[in-house]
Amino acid sequence: MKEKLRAIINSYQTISERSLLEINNGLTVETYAKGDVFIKLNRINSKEYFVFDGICKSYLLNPDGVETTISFFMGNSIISPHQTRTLAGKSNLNFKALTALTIASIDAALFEELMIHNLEIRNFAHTVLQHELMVKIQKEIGMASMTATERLLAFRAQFKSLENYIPHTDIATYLGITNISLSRIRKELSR
Amino acid sequence: MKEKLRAIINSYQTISERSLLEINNGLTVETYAKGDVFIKLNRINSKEYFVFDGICKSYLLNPDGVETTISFFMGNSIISPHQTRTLAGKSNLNFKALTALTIASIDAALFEELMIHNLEIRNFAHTVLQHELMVKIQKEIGMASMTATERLLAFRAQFKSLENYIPHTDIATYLGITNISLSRIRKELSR
DNA sequence: ATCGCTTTTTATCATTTGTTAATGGAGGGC
DNA sequence: GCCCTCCATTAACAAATGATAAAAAGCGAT
Repeated sequence: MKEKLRAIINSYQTISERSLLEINNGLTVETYAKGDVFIKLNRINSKEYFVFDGICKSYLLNPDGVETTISFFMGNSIISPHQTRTLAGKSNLNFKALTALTIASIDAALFEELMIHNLEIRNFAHTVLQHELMVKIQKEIGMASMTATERLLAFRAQFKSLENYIPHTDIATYLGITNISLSRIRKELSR
Repeated sequence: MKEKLRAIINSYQTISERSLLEINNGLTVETYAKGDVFIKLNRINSKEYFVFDGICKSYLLNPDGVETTISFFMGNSIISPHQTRTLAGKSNLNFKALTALTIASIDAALFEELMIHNLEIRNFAHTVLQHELMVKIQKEIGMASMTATERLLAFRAQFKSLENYIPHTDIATYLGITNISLSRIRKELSR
């Protein structure tokens, strides 16, 4: 488990063995089946998460009751920091496993303590946060100034083969188009 | 100045007089003219900002060289936290004054020290960060699942009369449409 | 392998949005 | 006041995307 954690953390910011252990000591492994909603809107959530294996998404229901995908999270990455997805301890997003999912969690308050007392961990957390925001801003710009086709190409560059593993409806709402439109664009690009 | 600061901070999270003073002691007032770019992409920036008066926007140039508006910041509010708009100390956004602008700044490293040693200030900063993310997520959902007309209506609800004070081109890129399309929608809504 | 369900693709038509170009209007400098 | 520039509006046409419905393909359970 420690090696898996090390690989994930180092992909954002390298930290010392001692700091790695501080985090590792607080970890609990959780597994979910495809389709499980493991963080629910407006429910208490008090954890930070590392995605060991599998794929999940964050989403909200739009006014028509359709699941609108906000982000995808792949294996070997980190789910958005607790402070960015909760308000007063309650989640402002849903998270659903799109495949069998193995994640490791750590209590968010404990993690914040580690951050306060350990500069390395604090810097790591800042890097994660900046990465999170940067990705959001890049998507924002894409949504504002790119065509649907360009957005799909950017999605493919960012998420490699994800298109082959999850429902296209999830990708379509992520790209801000209908799944019919996505199908058309896929056909056009394949010619 | 202290009263202006108090009003802004309290609109996010009330804090004690002592904490308020800790922040106030580090403040410097800056004024900019309409059109000034006061934070530049890829340039060193090491400040947190409170907007006292005026309006500004964050933006990036899209591949065609067009300014794409990311966010608007009104008087009596806070510009995105330093850690969310810089990487390795350098800004990942441009900020431009859209009207005469008066802002107060505080060194970001000093502010982080205050956060670490003062729970109230830390909580305040978390609230600001959560608010920032929530606004981004709401916009994300709007861009993915609302029509341009609905987005304009949401924009009007959020930014009241802003439409009357700044170039419509800035609003159009914010909404992800052309200014011609914005004009059409405005006409349609006014009938 | 087959059945039944879900997802994806395809087709048709309506609507929205973009592009280009021309027109109109408001404000600033002389 | 007058001109100039910038910005917003309008028009006409093209392109992209949405809505609805039907067909095809994929997938899991038995």
